Amino acid sequence: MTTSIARAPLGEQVYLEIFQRIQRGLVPVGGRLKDSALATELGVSRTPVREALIRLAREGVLTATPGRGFRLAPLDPAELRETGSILAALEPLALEQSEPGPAQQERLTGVVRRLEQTRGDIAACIELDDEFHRILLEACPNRRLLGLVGTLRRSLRRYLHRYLERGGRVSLSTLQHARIADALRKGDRAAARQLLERKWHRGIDEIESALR
Amino acid sequence: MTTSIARAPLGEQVYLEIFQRIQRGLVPVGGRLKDSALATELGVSRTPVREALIRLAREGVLTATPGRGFRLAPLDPAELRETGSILAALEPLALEQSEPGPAQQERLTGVVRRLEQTRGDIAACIELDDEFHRILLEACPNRRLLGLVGTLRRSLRRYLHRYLERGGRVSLSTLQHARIADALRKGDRAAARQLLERKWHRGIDEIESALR
DNA sequence: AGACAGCTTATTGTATTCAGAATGTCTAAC
DNA sequence: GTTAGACATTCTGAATACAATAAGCTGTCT
Repeated sequence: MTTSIARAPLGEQVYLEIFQRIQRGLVPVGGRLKDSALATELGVSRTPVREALIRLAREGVLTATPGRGFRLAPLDPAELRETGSILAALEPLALEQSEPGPAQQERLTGVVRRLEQTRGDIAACIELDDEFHRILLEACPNRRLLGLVGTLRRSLRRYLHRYLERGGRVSLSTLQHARIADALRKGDRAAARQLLERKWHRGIDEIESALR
Repeated sequence: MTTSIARAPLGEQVYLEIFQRIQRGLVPVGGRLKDSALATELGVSRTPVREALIRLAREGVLTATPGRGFRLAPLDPAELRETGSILAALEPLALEQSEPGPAQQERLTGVVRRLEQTRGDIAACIELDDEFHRILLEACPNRRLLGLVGTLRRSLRRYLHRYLERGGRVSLSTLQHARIADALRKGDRAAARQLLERKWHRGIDEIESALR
């Protein structure tokens, strides 16, 4: 079935749909994703499903073993560490290349305020964290860097999800967000940069230890 | 290493083949890549060709406009700058995370020596430069970082190619390689790191100015 | 003569089909 | 009771077929 305005390539839509399902925990860790099943379930053919799965595999969310199909990659502390250390370098880089606008600072503090009010709502928390970083970096003219950061962040999202499920300390994260916003408001981009990097390293340590 | 049982996914082979063709300049800039033509030419069906083209498009080598197929993205100074600045951050990061082995230093100097002997052989020069970086970073345990660096390097290779075609100064590059190898031999990884970063920034500036 | 409209062709995007391979089961033998 | 082997089912990977859409061309009208 095609929606009235179905101008997006099918593979893209399927990609988003499958990704959301994974993020919502609808796919058991290590569970196989059979393209034929997904195809009938989504009402499309196997071809676009296959495209989406291949893309997800290339992004590291799925593991693709030839002949044995795709399965949801288990949460791997190594992935968290490795991808995290990349992001710990790239997000500060993006911030460095950005011109900090005053309108963004406004919105950032708004997001921080809303973050403080999320009481255990995991989905909202993740969404707000994402929005914070999006606003923080949106002024960066390096589009490729932004895209890369986006994919890397997505691949770590389920770790964050798991962390929060297990009673992760949202408040700590909130505090660090506030500090970064503060530094930016004072025009101290170098400080913001350092805080952002530290936030990553701390966050990774914390999430990793919580995964055990 | 390819598994003993030679079962390489067809899409992968096609990807490599098409990529090589692009790199060798066999595809005119802005030229369309028709999957059907490529399929018959390579003796495979359109499906794996399509996979390869989609992947190349995602990596930025091709532009994919819905309904109009794929075409070779023009050399864009912005891409050089953007991707280059990412690599200028990530390669030093990878070096930082590496344990420098003595065997590697040996091979590095070997590559430098061979680099000095390439007299205008562009392909060999690129290949050696690639090998230098591969050896330099191979001890890095962060596999994801290495993969990412590899992809980004590939997407810049045709810029390097163009640069060398237009009489780019290979020697300068060689000197910087030698310096990095030297620093490593002395065990000064911090210096090597800095040299590597500087090499990137210089290289990008140089290539960019030569593109005009 | 130039421009626009309609048709033709070619190419893309998606679906379906085909072949080979892997997994799981059933049976039989130890 | 356990294990090895063969068979059947299912799934993946690739090829082919089909539908929709954009480009190209020709003819006519202004």
